[in-house]
Order: sequence, then C-alpha cells, then structure tokens
Amino acid sequence: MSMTEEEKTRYELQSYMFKALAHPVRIQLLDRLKTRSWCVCELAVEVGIDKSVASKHLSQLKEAGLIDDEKRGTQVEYRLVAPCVLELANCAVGMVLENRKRKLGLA
Amino acid sequence: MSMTEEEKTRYELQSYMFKALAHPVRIQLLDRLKTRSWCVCELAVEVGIDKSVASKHLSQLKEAGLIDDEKRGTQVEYRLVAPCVLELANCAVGMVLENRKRKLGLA
DNA sequence: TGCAATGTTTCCATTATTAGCAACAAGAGG
DNA sequence: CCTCTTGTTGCTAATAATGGAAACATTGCA
Repeated sequence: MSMTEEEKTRYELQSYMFKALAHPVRIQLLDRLKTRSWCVCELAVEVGIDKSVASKHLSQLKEAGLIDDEKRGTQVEYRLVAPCVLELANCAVGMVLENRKRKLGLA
Repeated sequence: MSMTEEEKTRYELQSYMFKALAHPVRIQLLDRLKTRSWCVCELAVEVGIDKSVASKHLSQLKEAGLIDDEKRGTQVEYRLVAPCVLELANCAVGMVLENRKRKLGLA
C-alpha cells in the first residue's frame, strides 16, 4: 500500500537471505564449514546427498553471500564468509525452544 | 552420515525458524510490528493482501516464536516478541548487498 | 591423447508454499 | 435473537523448491 520501491527491495533482499538459511541441509553445510574449508564431494558424503544436490545448495548459500569458493585443481573448496550467521542460527533455535517451553508451560 | 539425532533436530529447528523469515510479506509484517501492536485487519490493508493470507503469515510467525497475539473483543492484536530479529534482518540485507558490491567490483 | 576425478547444469517427477475465495467461528451490540 | 465485525480454517489452482539421474565441462595425470 504505502510501500516505496526501496522498502519493497529491502524486504525482498532480507527474505532472500533467510531463504538461503531455510533448509536443514544448508544449515548443516554451514555448520561443517565452521571449522575449515570443504570440497563439494566431501560435503556430499558428509551430509549423505548427491553431489549435484550439494552443489546446488552450496550455490544458493554463495549467492546469498554466506560462503565463498575457490578452485583447487579439479575440486572446489567452499569456506564460510560470515561466521556470525551460525551464532545467529543458534540464537534462532534458542528462541524457538523457549517459545515451545512457554507454550507447554501454559497449556 | 555421522549425524546424531540431536544434531538433526537442531538443524531442523534452525531451518524452521529461518523459514518463517523467508518471505517478503512476513518481513514486512514484522517491520510494522516494530513500532506497536496491530490487528490482523490493519496489517492486511497495510500490506495489501487478503485477511486470510495475513492471518496465515502471522500464524507462521507466531509458531516460530517471533510474535505473540492477544484477543481484544472481535479482533486479535499481534505484537513483536523478539525485536532483535529485525536487527538481524538488517544485518542480513547488509551482507547480501556487500556481497553483490564485491562481485560487481571483481566482474 | 586418453582417462579418471570433480563440479555444474539440465531435465523431470515429486513435494511444499502461496494467494484468494468461501465457509465457518467468536464476540460485540442493537 | 439477529447482525455486523473480525479472524481462522478449508479448499483449489498456480507457483516454487527439492532431489536425483544423466549429460556436460574442467582439470590433473599417466
């Protein structure tokens, strides 16, 4: 309604970012990248999915600016760009759990 | 693969939280709730969507523990529970934009 | 060059998300 | 009781997201 183009863009950018985080596999990938760089094949095995699927998830995380990649021979190493995101994720799970506790307490 | 049940649950909880934030309309709703409480009908008009759609988005945000509601006569007022989420959202958009800038700089 | 290893892209089938309308539920007030 | 207002839920059609297989591209190395 009374929404400027700039506001609209901002809402879309923000949701785009969160969309990248809105999948358990992508969270798990970020969690693995917390300690060191991993190549796609390693991550695929670790998470238990096809390499093509892993590649697509990683691509989405990269588009959102959360990770970055670097070619090393035949393999591509991905690394975490914004480690703060994971603390953010932990904060998130804390919030959900607290909410559930609260609900159970009332009900 | 080497994933415990506890880890799996955590990844799902975290992604569940982010999924609630992964839609421009829900971000906009949170943005409106930043200043004061709003009822569903107000928000629906403000955002320019049907009241049923607004109700469903709000329900999802509530399930994630981001907002809470209270009945007042025939209407339901929603209010923000975790204001920190919005700073988080701003941080997110900053990250994406910075990433794009960086990419444009290189390309 | 030939071949193996690694990633990405394309395609398809399946599932999930979303919007909007209509039906329904709960209160408020005459 | 009747009706108006407000929200929620059920339903359907349209769209988006996902996984996996296969094709393709790139690199390293014998």
